[in-house]
Amino acid sequence: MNEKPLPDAGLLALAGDFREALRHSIYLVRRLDADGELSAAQLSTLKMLLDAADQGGVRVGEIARNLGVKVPSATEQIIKLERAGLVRRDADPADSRAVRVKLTREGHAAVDSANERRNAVMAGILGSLTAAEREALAAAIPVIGRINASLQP
Amino acid sequence: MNEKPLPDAGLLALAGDFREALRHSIYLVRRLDADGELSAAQLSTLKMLLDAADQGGVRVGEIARNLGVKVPSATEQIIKLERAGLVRRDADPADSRAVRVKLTREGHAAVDSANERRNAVMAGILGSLTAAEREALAAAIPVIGRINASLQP
DNA sequence: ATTGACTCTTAGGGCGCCTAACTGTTAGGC
DNA sequence: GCCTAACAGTTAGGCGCCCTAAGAGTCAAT
Repeated sequence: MNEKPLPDAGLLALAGDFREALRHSIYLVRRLDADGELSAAQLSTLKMLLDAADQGGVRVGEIARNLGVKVPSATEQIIKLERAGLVRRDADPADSRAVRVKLTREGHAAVDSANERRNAVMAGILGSLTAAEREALAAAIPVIGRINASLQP
Repeated sequence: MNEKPLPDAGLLALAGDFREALRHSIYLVRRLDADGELSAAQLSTLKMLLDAADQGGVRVGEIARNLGVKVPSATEQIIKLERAGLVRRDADPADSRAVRVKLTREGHAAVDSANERRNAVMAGILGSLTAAEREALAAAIPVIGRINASLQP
């Protein structure tokens, strides 16, 4: 009759429910990304660069780690974004192996507008929730954030 | 000073936070799917068939609608699963255009074991949450479910 | 019997991810 | 001052999942 050594039944059930919710959320995310403006991967990359915009550029390895992908995948996205004029790649003055990736003015504008549009769509969907439901969702978001943050390695 | 006509600032902020949480959750899902046993798409398909297991097979169009993909994409997954011996495709006795897809015994076992394994991993992650956090998460899951259900069209 | 709607499959293409192999740079040991 | 190991990023090749367009076969209503 132990309750801690193994994940107990309640925790497993919660895990299953949460997985199921995430699984279905894929379709929601796909719908949001279907506006054609920018792919999900590209928007994620730009968003990451925006968050680090005051640091004189982000290195490719850093971007990859942050996005949870391997370095070649990050390179691929960055090259596409560069061709689209949304980011710039500069040599790192202190280490010529490294590359510093920055948003261009156009990239900045693109991520802002894409985010606004997607947020508006999402807000429309959330608008049909009751106040109590919105509160429950708001309360859970930081928890999901903690879960996500806990598996950075 | 209106509060309802347009999505108000709070709703937009919630939308942005929720989108951000979902965006990061992609990496979590990827981690869970990295056990190599079954891809996310295949497990989703099997899970859907499991949920409808007592209905004498599910039609391809139904599967596609349920998974939020187009019919040819569903066909592709089903063919792969059939080759792996996890599902069977039978002609529909009432309509020879249609196909009835069913889990095989092996498919049933595969979805069970894949789900158990992923749930255990997820439970391990959730185990580091406090009781209050788990409650907040549990309270939000049905809300997320409602959101997902609301865009079935 | 024909036509139009339907169910599914085939064909072909795009995107994002991966591993392996390569180029170039840095830094440590001697 | 070299040489080597470690490192940063790119290139090459391949895979999985998705899409649209076009085809084959079937059903149903005229």
